[in-house]
Amino acid sequence: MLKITRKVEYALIALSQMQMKRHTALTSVKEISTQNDIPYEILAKTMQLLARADIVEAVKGPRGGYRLIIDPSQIKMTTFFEIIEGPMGFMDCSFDSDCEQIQSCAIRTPIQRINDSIRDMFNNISLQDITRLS
Amino acid sequence: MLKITRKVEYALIALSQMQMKRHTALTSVKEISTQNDIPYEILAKTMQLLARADIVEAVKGPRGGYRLIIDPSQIKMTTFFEIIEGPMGFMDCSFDSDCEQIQSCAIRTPIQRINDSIRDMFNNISLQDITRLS
DNA sequence: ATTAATTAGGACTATTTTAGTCGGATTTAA
DNA sequence: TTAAATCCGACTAAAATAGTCCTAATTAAT
Repeated sequence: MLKITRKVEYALIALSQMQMKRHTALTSVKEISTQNDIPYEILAKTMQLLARADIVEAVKGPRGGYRLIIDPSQIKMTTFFEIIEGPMGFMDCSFDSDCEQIQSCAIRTPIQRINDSIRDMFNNISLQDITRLS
Repeated sequence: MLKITRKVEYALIALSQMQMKRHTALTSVKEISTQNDIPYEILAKTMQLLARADIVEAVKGPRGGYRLIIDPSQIKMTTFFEIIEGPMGFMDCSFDSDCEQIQSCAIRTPIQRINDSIRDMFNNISLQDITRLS
């Protein structure tokens, strides 16, 4: 529980690495995957998610790759997680939405408190806070 | 990702419910499981974990059950999670401990930052904060 | 034009984690 | 003695995550 996934890890590796370059420079999936020993296909798909979300820009063809096109300080970690993992699991109610016991359910508020705590925290942490060098 | 597990949920349901009673009163697994439609066996095991950790006290035999024996404001949520889930997954490094790339690993610090953020937060939230009524 | 390097993306399998079940043992109030 | 409760290990099922495979589209370099 409360564990970040590999896809998030891989994305953070990639972005950290891209942040170290000139912001116009391109970084290919191959480059990142070999240097960090990350499965090429998974990283490729993860980068595609970031491209669709306009976090990075893709340049196709030989010598192509990705470059950052946003300021990482402007992206909240909640947003980042959602780009990679889809709608945040921790905000879902664990019971089905047609749950019959909504009245007597003793857990709803406690779970909401936990979820709210996590979400509030990551709403106040930017991608920059996580990937910056120092 | 970042989702709390059923076992944690069930434990919170149980504890919330116990907190509503006189603190000497006993609550059985059957009572909690039927009232909240929780699988009996799973809840039973979860309560056993809480008993081993001296969060609750078990009274065996007919009319037995569990009662809270600690002040929920004295238990940090990190501790609570560890009682139920074992050592916190989010503090583990995702790479094997014999990872050869520890020098070049670009992600170690970012992951630590996320883990530290989560841990710090839950070190500062008590069980009472989560299960209290108001 | 052709080739090779790159991104794009769907379908699939494997692995790990989580959830749940089963069978029995121990304790103890009635 | 019985029945209701906790205790506990071994097992199965389901879901989530991780990883693989294959093919298409784009484009710089030759």
